[in-house]
Amino acid sequence: MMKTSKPARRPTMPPSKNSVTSNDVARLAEVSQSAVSRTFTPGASVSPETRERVMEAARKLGYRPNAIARTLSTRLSRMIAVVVSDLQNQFYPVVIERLSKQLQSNGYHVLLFITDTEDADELLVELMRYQVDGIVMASTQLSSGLAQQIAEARVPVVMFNRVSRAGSISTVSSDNHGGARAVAHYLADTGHRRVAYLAGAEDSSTNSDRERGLIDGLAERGLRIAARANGNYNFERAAQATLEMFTHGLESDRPDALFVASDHMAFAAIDTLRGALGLRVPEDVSVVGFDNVPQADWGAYRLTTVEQDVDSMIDATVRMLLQQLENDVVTRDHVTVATRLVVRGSARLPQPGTDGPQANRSPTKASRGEGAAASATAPATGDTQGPAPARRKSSR
Amino acid sequence: MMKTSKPARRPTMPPSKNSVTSNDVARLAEVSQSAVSRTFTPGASVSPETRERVMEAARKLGYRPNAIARTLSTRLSRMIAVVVSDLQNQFYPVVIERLSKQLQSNGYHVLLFITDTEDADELLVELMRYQVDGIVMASTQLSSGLAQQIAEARVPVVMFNRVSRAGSISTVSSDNHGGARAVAHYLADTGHRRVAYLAGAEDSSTNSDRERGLIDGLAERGLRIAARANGNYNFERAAQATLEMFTHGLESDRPDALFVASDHMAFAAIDTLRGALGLRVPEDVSVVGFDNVPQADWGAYRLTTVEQDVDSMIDATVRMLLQQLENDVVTRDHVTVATRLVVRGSARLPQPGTDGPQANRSPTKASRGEGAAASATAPATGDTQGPAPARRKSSR
DNA sequence: CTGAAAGCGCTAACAC
DNA sequence: GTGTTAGCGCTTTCAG
Repeated sequence: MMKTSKPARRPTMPPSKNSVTSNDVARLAEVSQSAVSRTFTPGASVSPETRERVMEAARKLGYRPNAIARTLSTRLSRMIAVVVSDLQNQFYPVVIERLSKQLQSNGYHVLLFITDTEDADELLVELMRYQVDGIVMASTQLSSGLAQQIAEARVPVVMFNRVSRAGSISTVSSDNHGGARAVAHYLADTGHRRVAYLAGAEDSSTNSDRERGLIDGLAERGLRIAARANGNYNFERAAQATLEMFTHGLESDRPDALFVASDHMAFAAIDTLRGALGLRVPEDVSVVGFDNVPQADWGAYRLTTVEQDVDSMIDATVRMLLQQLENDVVTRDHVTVATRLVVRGSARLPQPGTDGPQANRSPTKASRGEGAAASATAPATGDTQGPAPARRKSSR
Repeated sequence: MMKTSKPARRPTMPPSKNSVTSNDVARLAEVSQSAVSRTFTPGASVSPETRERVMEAARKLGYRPNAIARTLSTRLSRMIAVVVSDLQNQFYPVVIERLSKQLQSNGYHVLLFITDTEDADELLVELMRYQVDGIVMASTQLSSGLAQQIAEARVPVVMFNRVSRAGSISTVSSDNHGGARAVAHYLADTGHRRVAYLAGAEDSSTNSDRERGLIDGLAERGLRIAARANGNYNFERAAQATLEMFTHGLESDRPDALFVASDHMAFAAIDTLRGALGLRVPEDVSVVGFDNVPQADWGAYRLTTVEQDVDSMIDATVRMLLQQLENDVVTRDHVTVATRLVVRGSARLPQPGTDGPQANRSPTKASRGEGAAASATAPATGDTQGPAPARRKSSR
């Protein structure tokens, strides 16, 4: 393997990547460089003739404005940094896909950063060097120090799917507490008495809100969590944790329901329950997830889960970002998107005649599409959110 | 030092995002701007003292070199464009994750483009404006016209997981033909006689190579494809196609095996087979996929499939890119990565005593990780690839 | 090894 | 409307 060792830069400029410049166009069109700039600037005032000449010259030369140069002079890159960590969890690819498309259709570009570890700070600093116009954090928390730095740099940031402890940054998240609470009610109302919880990363706001929601919801039915283990939002760990949670102890103590902090972990839990533990789902134990990723609808799992309304979340995110960008201000808003319980087959269904939430029963129905997708909503469980799809709480 | 007598910044410049410039640092350190530039340029020659003073001044001011300005003057952005289309298919999130990390650790940044439709051309042009140093296409084909344009702009491109018709662009792909051929052999050797094929997008090289491989492999066993349908690499379409393929016709004509062009479609096929059609997998019909995405190992599917060696593919991709970037040349290489058959439970296993390929049977084994991953390779099926993990065929 | 000066390609006042 | 003229922040000759 050889290394680059020579700063061999000739007087001759290296054959430039995009050699044709606005200057070239200006000369061909016999106008000033400004005229060229203006015809390529949406709001500018150019006479139709000038524009025409410029366009033609540009076409002839195959001219494309250099976005980097423009960035240098306008300080606007039209690039948004998107930071994510866990693409294994299907929730995030879906998010990235929609977010990118939305941003693209608004004329922005996505600079993607994947980060496992907590080196997010270093990464963000690196990222700031690219003059991104905004940042969407869908991974880690920002250290408050860095959040500060970024705020000073006046770069809009929105935390996606986590609420910042500091509270000084805009956030978009689901009603995690309400969703989990609805699960608690649903499980209690369908006759479950020993509800276990398989937690996500302990330091994440999503996990603590979901756990809190479960606890509160159960309490409202006179119950409490029967068992708890941590799967750290990780597939293997979730499988392991499930195994441990269900092996020790008497059979009579065995949880009759398991609420899992993410679908991704729920699949691992179900596999373990059915495979290593030889239990039936939902006959022996009901499983409920969170997210409603595409796989939740797969025939072999038919996972009852809490849907995060990705579209609304993305819309809110983009809206918040654009609003800040357009007005050149940094605001701190918090949007909470309503969730809904999607009832499929992985949790025991309400008994006919019971006073539980109504649900269209589709036990093993394998047809997909509308039929299966039209799962029951559970608004009756007393969630706190109003009828509006998204609730906005602006501060400042 | 006082400020120089420059006509101090004109009217209201918007409060800059990263106000501290190399000039500020230079003044504080009482050196020239060049000195600052040099201390932040890896190969440059600066005396230790100068460097030290600069570093300290930089630290004091919180200086971070502006990557955009640097790009403008060096014409090197250290950004790589990555173009993908289908994040639903788990294969791509995995690719993106590894690719991004690799690129990041080599000091590059990823500009991500998601594109459904065939507007790839327009997109690419747009993308070129950002002066990306290279492009990884993991979605559509490039129109030959555009490929030409890009080549002229001297931007290295590598097509990931597709071979370009034009042949004028570097490509990295799996041995799709060999993998599919191995499947044909495996199915024939485990007693299947009516093998159906569920195709991916008709215009994709992956699909045609896989189909060809299946046909060739079956022919070598005196068989031919018994039925064929198109799922277009799409989940719903695959479910639909499976339904159609298995409903009409006599039961005796029903395929006893289904080779699916991607795991993603295979899950849909299995769901349909089991659900709507009430068939057992693999007792009534064996299913084999392609890709070996994480979900293939899930307990409810245990999909026998052809593994694409993502790591090797990514390594090759990054290597090809870097090599071109470092030497400032555009080459046209083709790397083909070997595949292997991963035997799980979705296809009937070889009968003990049969002369088929050996396979460690792990029918319902729920433990994951090494145990399950150490599935059987099928080198005995006469694949064309050598023992090396990746085969390189350089042209030009 | 160091500094001065001239750009990289584009935009943004400021006259005209 | 249009051209002129300064830069945006950094790198890179070219002298010293």
